[in-house]
Amino acid sequence: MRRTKQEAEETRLAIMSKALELFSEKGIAATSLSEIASGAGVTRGAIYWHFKNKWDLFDAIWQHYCEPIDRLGQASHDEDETDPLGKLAELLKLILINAEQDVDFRRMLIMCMRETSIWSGEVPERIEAFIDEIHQRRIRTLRNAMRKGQLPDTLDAEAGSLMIKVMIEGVIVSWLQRPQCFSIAERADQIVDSILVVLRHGVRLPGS
Amino acid sequence: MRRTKQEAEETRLAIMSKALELFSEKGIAATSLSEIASGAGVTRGAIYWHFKNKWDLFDAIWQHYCEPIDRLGQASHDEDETDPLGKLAELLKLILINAEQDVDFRRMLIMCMRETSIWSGEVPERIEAFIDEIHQRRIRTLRNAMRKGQLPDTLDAEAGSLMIKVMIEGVIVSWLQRPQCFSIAERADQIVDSILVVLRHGVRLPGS
DNA sequence: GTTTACATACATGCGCGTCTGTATGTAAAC
DNA sequence: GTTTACATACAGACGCGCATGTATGTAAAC
Repeated sequence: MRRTKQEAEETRLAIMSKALELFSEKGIAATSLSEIASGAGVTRGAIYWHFKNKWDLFDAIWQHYCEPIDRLGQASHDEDETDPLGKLAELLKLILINAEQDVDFRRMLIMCMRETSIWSGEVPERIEAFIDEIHQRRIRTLRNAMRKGQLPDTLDAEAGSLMIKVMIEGVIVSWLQRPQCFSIAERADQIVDSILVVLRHGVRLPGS
Repeated sequence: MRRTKQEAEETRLAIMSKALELFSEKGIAATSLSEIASGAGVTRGAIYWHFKNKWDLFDAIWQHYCEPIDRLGQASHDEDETDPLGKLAELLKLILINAEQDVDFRRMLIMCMRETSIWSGEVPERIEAFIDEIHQRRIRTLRNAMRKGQLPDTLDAEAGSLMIKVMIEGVIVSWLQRPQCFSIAERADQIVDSILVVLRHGVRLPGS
């Protein structure tokens, strides 16, 4: 039966929220629409009313939850930025803090890490494009920082970007395995300082 | 129709070999018996003739392919071993070389890494027990090496064992991503030397 | 009265385990 | 050596549960 427009929108958001939760816990492929529906307190019919199929649901989640994450990364790779390294450090701290304290942010992060793992199958295009865009932004930031003398010329920007990714993800994975043992948010400063130390020593890719 | 005993055994081995190949490529859960069967040139009926179910097939694979791997690790953790660190180094080199050059060994390794990844679901008991057994052996070896003055007392054996695992797996994953860019087997000496350097500096777990 | 926002029913495909049928190996009887 | 009886090693079909997408029913909003 028909609901109010507000109720319908609440249903839509509940579906997306539960889907994101389950996608991050089990992966997109291994999550069934039935469990999303029952978790959101509706039936599969409601999902199909609001979304064309599972991938349309994923797209909607992406649009809804990704924009704040995207916005986080805007400032630091601008070429006019006078303190690119400082901005990058702020960004990395914010990512770490949000990873621990913002549930939706964390779930998006985990879903992306899961879907891009070496052991996963085909990476959804949107996720792949996003990860690549973020990687390019980091490269630009690192190059900007090198031009401004903040980082040594011996730094390979691509290697540096990968190193940042690996270290941030490594910390988040470690925390996911034992969340009661330490707090990322409390140690965000230290963690980011460690990354900066590594960058200042210059990083190169094996074989380059 | 009936085959000779030899042919039947060949069918059984073909099924196991193809299953191991696909388990390592896609994971156990995501591999269907149909694709194993067609890959081995038989039907699912033949699989059910030889094995009770998918997990019986997995058990048979484990028994068939795991014994040589198990044998690899026997020597180095014996308490009477006079050069535990040397033996450990030999073992690690052998693992790296076999990872590149022995297809079955590599597939078993990849299957285990895949099934024990943080993103995977429930770990098969046999794999979990095996990984834990190997971990305990490394701990015993490291403690033995410390008693013999080969490694510093500041080394936390458990952390050292985990570090070894992470570094070996990291190298293998990197190689899997770009096998034409470098050879693990050729660099086995260097890689193992790097691990020994880290161990000699002493390793502790975060928070300990 | 029409449209909407669902719930429910239906159709289809996939994967698994079970069952049946078939051709052939093998050993024993003749 | 030939024939027979039985067992074996499969191929292929069946039934079931699960998941997805589509069609239809229903009550309430508009």
